[in-house]
Amino acid sequence: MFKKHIPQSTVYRLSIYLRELERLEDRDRVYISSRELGNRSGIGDDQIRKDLSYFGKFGKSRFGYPIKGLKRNIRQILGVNNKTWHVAIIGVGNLGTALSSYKGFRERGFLIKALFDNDSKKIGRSVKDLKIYDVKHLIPVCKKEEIDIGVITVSVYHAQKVAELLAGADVKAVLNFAPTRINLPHRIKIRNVDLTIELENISFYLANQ
Amino acid sequence: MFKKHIPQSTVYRLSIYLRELERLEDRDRVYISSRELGNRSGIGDDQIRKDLSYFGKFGKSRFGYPIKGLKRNIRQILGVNNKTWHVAIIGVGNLGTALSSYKGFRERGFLIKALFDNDSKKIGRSVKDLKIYDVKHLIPVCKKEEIDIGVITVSVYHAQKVAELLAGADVKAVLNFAPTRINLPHRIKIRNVDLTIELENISFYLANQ
DNA sequence: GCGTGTGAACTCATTCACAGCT
DNA sequence: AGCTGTGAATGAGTTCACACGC
Repeated sequence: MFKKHIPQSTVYRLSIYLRELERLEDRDRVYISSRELGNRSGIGDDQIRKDLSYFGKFGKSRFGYPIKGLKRNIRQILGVNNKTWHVAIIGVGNLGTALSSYKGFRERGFLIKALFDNDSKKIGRSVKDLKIYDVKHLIPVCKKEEIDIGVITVSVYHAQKVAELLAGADVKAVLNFAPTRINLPHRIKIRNVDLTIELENISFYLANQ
Repeated sequence: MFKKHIPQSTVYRLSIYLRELERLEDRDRVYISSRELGNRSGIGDDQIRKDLSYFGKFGKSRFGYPIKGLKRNIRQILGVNNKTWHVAIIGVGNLGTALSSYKGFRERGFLIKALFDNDSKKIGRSVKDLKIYDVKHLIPVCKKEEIDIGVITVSVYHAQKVAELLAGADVKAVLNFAPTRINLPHRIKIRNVDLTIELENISFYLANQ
């Protein structure tokens, strides 16, 4: 899509820049320099300019970046501008329930359209106005709701099966919280959030400092 | 601590290797080759050998790595072998509650010793046998319980304040789930888990594929 | 012969340094 | 003069390729 390859970490930092821009208090300010944005976000000014330069020339010599324009541009790049993405959460345990009511989803245009579980005690109940479906019906329900992203919050033992169901329902991306690697066709984007690994990273640091 | 600098991503992958080793079914197998471990974990065999070589020579020509020994070695490196770490969770909302009952903590030797909140409706109640303390008493309670790691699951607006309290209680590391950068003395290790950014990364991919 | 361990080559990302614009 | 945008230099991390040990 873009001319050059974009480093993963650049995309990650774009989110940080956007977050800081949205947090700026002074509504009348027009420009912000890479230096100031850097101080606020804890990233070097040259790194910021380099990151932004992958996508275009948004700044103005002597002034900096126009705040409104830059916000719009970053939202555009990240794809959180106009489009809304449809999300399904599979596994309504502690974590799945927490995510169901996570405000950040909606704020960024991610609409949770369906919840699934395999526990008959949960199926049919509702969380935040959303009915919990039987995971058996995942494919038709996801197709009907045009789900783009599946969030996996089931146990390790069910994660791969659920992932395959999601693939069968033509989702485009999967956010996996189960501490296991899932295998899917290459067209489906997978991101893993693994608390076990986060903990072990901290532990490594504490044990070896 | 170690001779060379260890890449962050190497530490991350060590966790993956350990996970796969623990998942091996055949209890009588003695050796595993980097090739097979690679296939199971989705990482190249040369990468695995390189990662392990930072820490020592664990393998045996012609055979591969002794499974038991390698598990023990990786646990040792990651610091999840004998030591237990004391954890406090600050913010008993949806996410904090979910984490309080996350089994992965205990399995890896992370013991949750205290919960904190600032909501008088929650203070004094219990989650999983753990009383919820008033965040006002964070410093003395954390000192008494010898907390090593603080887990921040409060809102963006309170995250920095809570982080500073934790610093005052001499925690060694912080796992931050609030979507904001927190500033702390350099001696304290900070890891951020930011769902907003995960979502935006996915969105970038979907919008630009 | 087979699989580890590791320098060397390479690729990817960050930092530097400065030309160019206003 | 002040700040962006960007090649060039550096640094970090991965992949290659092969010597060595069993």
